Amino acid sequence: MANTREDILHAARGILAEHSLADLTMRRLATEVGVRPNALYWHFADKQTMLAALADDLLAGVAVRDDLAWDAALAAMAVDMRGALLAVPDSAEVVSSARASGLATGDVTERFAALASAGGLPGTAARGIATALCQLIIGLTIEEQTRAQMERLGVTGPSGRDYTAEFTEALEVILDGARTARTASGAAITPAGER
Amino acid sequence: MANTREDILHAARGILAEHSLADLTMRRLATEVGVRPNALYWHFADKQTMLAALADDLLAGVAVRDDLAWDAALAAMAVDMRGALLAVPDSAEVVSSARASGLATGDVTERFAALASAGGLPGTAARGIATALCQLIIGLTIEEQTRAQMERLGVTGPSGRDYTAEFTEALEVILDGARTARTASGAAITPAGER
DNA sequence: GGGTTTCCTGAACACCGTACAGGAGCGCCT
DNA sequence: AGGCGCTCCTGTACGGTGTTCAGGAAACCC
Repeated sequence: MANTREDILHAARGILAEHSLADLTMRRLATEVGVRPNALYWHFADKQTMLAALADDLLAGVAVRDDLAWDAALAAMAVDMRGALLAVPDSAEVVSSARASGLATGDVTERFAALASAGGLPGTAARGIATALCQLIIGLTIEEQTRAQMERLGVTGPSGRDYTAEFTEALEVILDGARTARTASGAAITPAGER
Repeated sequence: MANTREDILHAARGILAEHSLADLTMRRLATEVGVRPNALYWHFADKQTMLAALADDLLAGVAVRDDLAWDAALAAMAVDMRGALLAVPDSAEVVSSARASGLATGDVTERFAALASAGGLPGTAARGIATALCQLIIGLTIEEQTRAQMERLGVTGPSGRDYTAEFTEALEVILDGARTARTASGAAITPAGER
């Protein structure tokens, strides 16, 4: 027997997938794992901490690709992250609140920033771009998943928005800005990491 | 006597200002207004609806400026919106969840998009930029306010991050991208709304 | 085989959002 | 003048939530 942290996180993921974030209660999660609710508090300090761990888990697969030019790598990672979030309902909101609580450890923002820095962008610009990208992905996915959830419950019809198109468009705008910032910073000619 | 919606929203704002979002419970809000908890349900369908109204209220003051060039107007409105959020603790999270719930009515995103469109950007690009800006402002402010709240509770020291710098930097990147998108779309020469 | 560590149970607390029925005050109509 | 309806609120209560605390069984170590 003896459940591990991973078992619990896996069950939590399952609840999100088959139901929703509203159903992800400690009691329900416990019964899903086959345990009394308070047993969860041996593995996690509280629910917020558990959600933070779940958020880290959800984004663990989003990796940096080093076989692409810096801007293509940024784009690829952004698409990858969006895909990871879209794969699990309500996961974007989990990630958002986890990052708000400051309890999440594996910060994707840093991965984006590292990529931008490696591309030759100055530090503050790299951080800014990373933040903009992360926020765009998370925020837009929250809206998309919330909408999907509402449609699933039948309280609303389809929104008529093309989230993927909006995402692609915004991503392109940010990357354009990043390229401009790079050339303006005088890193036009083969900076470190260029391919 | 007879409390109005505005009285309640004002009290809610007060709770956010003097305490935090966690303390913004229907019961507490009721006692603050001088009323029994269930009385609130005459004014609002449920808590989520009340929070959505609060979010609209918080962003009501963020106006479009028509005395500036399109890009400067976008920047001004972004700064304005960030200021409005920073003025009330945890307001960014309220706005985020309200916009996630789909119950908020006064959509700031549309105001941004309108500004970008008036500047001569094609529709999808305008929407993308508006989304990117909104998400950046909300997301970054959530992080800043959450951090502030944690420091206030003494659970964490200062982060060492300069949120304002990050914001300015990211804003500039997005605007750069927007300008690029505009010229690329062939609107280089005095489009509608140019000044 | 005793002690420690790991994982869990039982029962409870305080609080939450919310539902339902009803009641006081007030303006309006006839 | 008196009944009606609207507005705003109270009393009470239900079911659910996160979380706590003391204790207990099994496994592991020396």
